[in-house]
Amino acid sequence: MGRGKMEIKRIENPTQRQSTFYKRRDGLFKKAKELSILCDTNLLLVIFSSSGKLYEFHTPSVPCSRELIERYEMVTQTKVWNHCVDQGAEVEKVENLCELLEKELRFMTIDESLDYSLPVLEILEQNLEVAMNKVRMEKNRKINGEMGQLQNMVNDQQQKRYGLCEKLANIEALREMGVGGSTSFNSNGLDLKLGFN
Amino acid sequence: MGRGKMEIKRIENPTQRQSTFYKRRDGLFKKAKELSILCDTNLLLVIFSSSGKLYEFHTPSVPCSRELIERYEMVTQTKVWNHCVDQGAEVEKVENLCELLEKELRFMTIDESLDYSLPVLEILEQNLEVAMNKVRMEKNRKINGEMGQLQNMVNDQQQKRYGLCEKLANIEALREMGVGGSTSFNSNGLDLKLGFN
DNA sequence: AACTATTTATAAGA
DNA sequence: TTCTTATAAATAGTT
Repeated sequence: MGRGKMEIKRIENPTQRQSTFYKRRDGLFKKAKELSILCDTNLLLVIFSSSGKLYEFHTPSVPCSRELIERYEMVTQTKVWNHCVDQGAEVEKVENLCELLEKELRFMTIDESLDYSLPVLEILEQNLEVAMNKVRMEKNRKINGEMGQLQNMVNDQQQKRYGLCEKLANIEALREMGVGGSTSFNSNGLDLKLGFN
Repeated sequence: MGRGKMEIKRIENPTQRQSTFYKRRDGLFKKAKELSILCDTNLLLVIFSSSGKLYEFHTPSVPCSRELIERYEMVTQTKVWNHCVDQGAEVEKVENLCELLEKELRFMTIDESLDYSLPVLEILEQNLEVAMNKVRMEKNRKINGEMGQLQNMVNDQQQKRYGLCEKLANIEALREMGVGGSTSFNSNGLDLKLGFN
């Protein structure tokens, strides 16, 4: 739409790019709002402008993106903004895995409408514990690996700009908390205890 | 755009609403993609359809919405999307159920041949913990129930023949170990602690 | 799912 | 930036 046909590829001229950004951003928000109203649909649209501003639209029942993203960053210690790691492929891998795992997983969760016998529950519990251990071992491996990487980066001159010191400290704290190096069952940093209420 | 001018308010006719939803959803995604390419911009678009499906577009450097949202839900214990079933179609219900189940099950085990990122592992870990809590709660319920029954039987004259005293003692011991009665999250008898190695 | 008459978005120009 | 306007693109109503 416009005076000429437009090829969809990165606009190299910065002035034109900026101008197009404004127009199309506004158009996108308008259409998002219309869709949500016309079709009674919940949606969330977040645009990260290249100048660092965040524009967003979200329907009332969806938490605003800032909330989602801040939570995400806090818990994962991953900066959505600076840190540009492509996890898309990885998530896709996990997705593909899903099919194969489904069978195995059927025996790992509780269906609230069913009644389980004690022996079955004990089996479920043990299965979960094994799975949990695997996950925690993997997490531990990952934390140690990531710490090594960060250590290297700390030696780099860009450390302050990316706030890596803080990130490293956090991860180190996590590790201090007990994600140690043991690999034996049920003792790889996790102390599971049944306590009294 | 179209044969007639359209007032922007909820379309009451479900058929028309659905049709419009498809068309505008596709249009919105197309425009989102175009903006991200033309203006070299990061963005995230998530649409929650009324039938409970989630459609999304995100540029590579933005974490996918599922990750953000699941993390948010996990941490805040708030469901972003409470599946509002508007059409009574039985088939759709079952479909949604399957999808939910799949979603729940997707992140629960480790495939040794894959490499997971820390955020993904955290999600796995938390999912397992939730599942574990369910199992333990159920086990607890069962133990208490069974104990009640046994208690009655102990008052019965057949107690000795069936060795119930011993069985009761065992179950009571299990219960003493801390499978208490609280129903609040993460404190239903389970005390998770990270310890030092 | 397709088709088009129209409306709407927007590229280029001011 | 912001407005105007010629034109491309999206889509409402229809089949």
